[in-house]
Amino acid sequence: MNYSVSEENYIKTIFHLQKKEGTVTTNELAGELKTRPASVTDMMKKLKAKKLLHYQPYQGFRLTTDGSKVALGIIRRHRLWEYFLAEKLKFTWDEVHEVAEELEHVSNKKLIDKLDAYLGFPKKDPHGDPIPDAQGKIESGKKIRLPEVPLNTSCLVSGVSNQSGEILDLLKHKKISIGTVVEVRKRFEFDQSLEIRTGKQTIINISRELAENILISYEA
Amino acid sequence: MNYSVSEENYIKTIFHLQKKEGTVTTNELAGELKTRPASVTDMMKKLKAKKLLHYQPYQGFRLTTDGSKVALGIIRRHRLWEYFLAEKLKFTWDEVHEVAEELEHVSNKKLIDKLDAYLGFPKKDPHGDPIPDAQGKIESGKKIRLPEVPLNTSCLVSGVSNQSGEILDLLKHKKISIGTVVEVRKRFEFDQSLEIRTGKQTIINISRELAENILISYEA
DNA sequence: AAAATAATTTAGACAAATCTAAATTAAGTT
DNA sequence: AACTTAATTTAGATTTGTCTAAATTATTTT
Ligand SMILES: [Mn+2]
Ligand SMILES: [Mn+2]
Ligand SMILES: [Mn+2]
Ligand SMILES: [Mn+2]
Repeated sequence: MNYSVSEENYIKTIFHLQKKEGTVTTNELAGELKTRPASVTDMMKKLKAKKLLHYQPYQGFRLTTDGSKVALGIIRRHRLWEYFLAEKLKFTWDEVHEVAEELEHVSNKKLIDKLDAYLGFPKKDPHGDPIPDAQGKIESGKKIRLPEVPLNTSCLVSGVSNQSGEILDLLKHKKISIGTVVEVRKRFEFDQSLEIRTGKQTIINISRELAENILISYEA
Repeated sequence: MNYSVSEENYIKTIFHLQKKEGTVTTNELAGELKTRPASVTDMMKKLKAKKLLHYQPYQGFRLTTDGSKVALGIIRRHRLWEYFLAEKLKFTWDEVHEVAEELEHVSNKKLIDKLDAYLGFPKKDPHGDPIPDAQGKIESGKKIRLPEVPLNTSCLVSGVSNQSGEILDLLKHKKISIGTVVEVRKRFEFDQSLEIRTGKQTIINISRELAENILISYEA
C-alpha cells in the first residue's frame, strides 16, 4: 500500500511515458529517470512482483490497472502542490515543478484531500494539466474515433466501443489492442478504409466499420 | 549541506533530548527513535564525521554548533507545517504532528520562507512551541541565573556571564560546563551559598559569587 | 576491590537502490 | 541466412541504514 520515493518516481514516469507511447522501454525509462538500464530492469522486477506492472523480459512494460491507480495518486499530489505553490505561495509557474517533485511523496490521504478542499478543488495545475480527483478520476484526454484522427499523427488505442467476439477476433488478428500505438497514413475515399501503421513498422489496411469502433486518446 | 531523512530524524531528536538533559546517551536516543542502540552508534559515527556532533565512545553526545543549526532548520520546517495544517487546513492540534513529521524533510529554503510569509510569520506552533525564524533564531528559553532557579528543579547550564580564566578554572574543578544538568537542593541564608546536584549524583556546594555567573535555561 | 549488572560498541549479516562490465537476446543490414 | 549493432538482462559490487549476537567498557553493589 505504501511505496518508496524511488518506486513512486518509476511508477509516475512510466505512466507519463506510456501515455505517449503505449509501451515503455528500458532505455527510455533509464533516460527519463537519469539512471542506468540495469537499474531499471531491477526495479521492473520489483514492480512486477507487486503486480503494478505488466512485464516480460525484452518486451517492454506497461502499468497494470493497480499501477495506474498508484500513478494517478502521485500525479494528484504533484499537481495539487503545484497549484498551492503558484496560487498561495506566489511561486512562478516555472518554479513549482521542482518543489512539487519532493512534496508529491508525502502520501497522507487526509492531508491531500484537505489541501484539495482548501484550494477549492482546482481542475488544472499551473501548466494547464488536469488534476485527478480523490477517486483518481482525471479529465480524460477526450477520446475520439480512429477516422477522426489527423493523418500521420502517432496516437494511442485506448478502447473499443463494440465489445463483440467478432471485433475482438479481428483486432487480435491485426495485432491491435489497448496500448497499441497507431498512425493513419492514408484515407481512401471510395470505401473510407484506412491504411495505418501499427506498432513501429507494420502497415495494414482496416475497414471503415472497424475504424469507427477504435477509440483513440492522442497526445502526440 | 543536505541530509537524509534518517540523519535529520537523529539530529532533531538529539537536539530535543539535549535540551532536557545536557548530554544524550545511546539507549535514550534508541528508545526515542524506536531503533536499536547498535544503529545509534553507527549513526553517531557518521554525524561525528560530518562535524555535526561531539562524540567520544561511551561518553554520550551533543550537537556541535553546526549540528544545532541543522536541527533548528528542521524544527522550523516542522513547526511551520504544523501551523499551516492547523490554521489553513483545519487539522486539529493533535493530528498535525504526525503529518509534519513527513513534511519537515522537504528542505527547500525558498519553500519554507515563502510558507512563513504566507502564514504571517507565526511565532508559535499549535502546541505553543516557538518557531525558529529564517536565521535559526528561536525565542529563547529566557536565561536566568542559578540563584533564581526554584529548588529541586533539574535544569541546564547554558552559559557563563564572566569568562575569566579564574571562573573557568573553578568550574572545571567542580565539573560544571555548558550542558551540565544541575539542581539546587538548598539555599543557605547566611552567605547565599548553594548546595547543588551536578550530573546525576554529585552533591557540591558553590558560593554566591559563582552561582551569580552561571546562566541557566530550564525546561524541566 | 571484586563481582555483578547495565550500557555501549563491534562484528557480521541483510534489504534497498544503485552502479559497471559482461553476457544474452532482439533488430537491422548486407 | 549470416553478420553486425543495439537493447536488455545478469552477475557481482557498493552505499545507506538497519538488525542480532557477541565483546567490551562503565557503573553499581557487595
Ligand atoms: Mn510538474
Ligand atoms: Mn518525485
Ligand atoms: Mn510536532
Ligand atoms: Mn521526521
